[in-house]
Amino acid sequence: MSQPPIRPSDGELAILRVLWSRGHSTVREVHDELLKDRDMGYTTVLKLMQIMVEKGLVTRDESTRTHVYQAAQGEERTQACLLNDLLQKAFEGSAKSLVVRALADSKADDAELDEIQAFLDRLKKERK
Amino acid sequence: MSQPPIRPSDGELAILRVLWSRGHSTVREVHDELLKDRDMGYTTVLKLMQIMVEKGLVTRDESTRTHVYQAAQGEERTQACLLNDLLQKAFEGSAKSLVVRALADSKADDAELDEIQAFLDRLKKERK
DNA sequence: TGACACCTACGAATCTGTTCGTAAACTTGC
DNA sequence: GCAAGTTTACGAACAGATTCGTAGGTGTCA
Repeated sequence: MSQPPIRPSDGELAILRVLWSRGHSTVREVHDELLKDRDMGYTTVLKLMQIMVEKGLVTRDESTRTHVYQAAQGEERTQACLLNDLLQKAFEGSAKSLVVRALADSKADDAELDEIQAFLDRLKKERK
Repeated sequence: MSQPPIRPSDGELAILRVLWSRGHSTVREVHDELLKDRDMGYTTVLKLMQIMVEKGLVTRDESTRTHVYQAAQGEERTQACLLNDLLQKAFEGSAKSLVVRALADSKADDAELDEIQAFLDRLKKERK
């Protein structure tokens, strides 16, 4: 009985990225990580993470004095959610045009293009 | 000297979609179109479009009493902007993983997959 | 024990996006 | 010319996201 995935805001996404890459983390650890990119107060991050608990975006272990947070949804699920949102709102639901646009503007190198090609082949084979 | 493209909000994007598909339009025309999807007041749309003029998202011809609006940026440019934003914020800048995720979750049919494949081929040929 | 550092909770301010009511200006048809 | 309808402008309310200050509790260590 999982809720429909929630679309995180930009700030929430920044925190999720840290949690995905680090795994369980304290507010301080997340804050230190975010500081590398932009300046923001410790309590700002704390507040955001508290809100994210309420929303169900992260879970929190309160068994120790310093709470430990974890992302509630996997990265892929969240990516899929955001991607689908953009797909509906800006590409009329056409995955093809989204992909073509992404490829056209991308700096993907030849190796990456090959990987995409291989993935496409696999996908088509499965469909058979 | 074009400004860096502006990322439209969801409401603004809905209006832009109408302008892209209809071309020059009045507030009433946009409003009528949006009504097909969801209920919203006429002045709500008007206000949004006025704000969009200030932001430079649309241009306005005031030579007639009933102003005529037009999208300031092409659809593709806006799509690219939104896509790039998502790419940075949720895919660590990896176009490959974005594309793979989009394909994996998509309902693209075989014909569309073929088109994507063809596009990939063309892209690789150009790179040579 | 007392000073200091760290942690959480909470409230408030701010900003942006969205919504709509109201008023004033203009157009049209009678 | 006047009433009815249309359009624009503007202000206000509201919601969500973001930011941070402050207060109070807890741990540390000299």
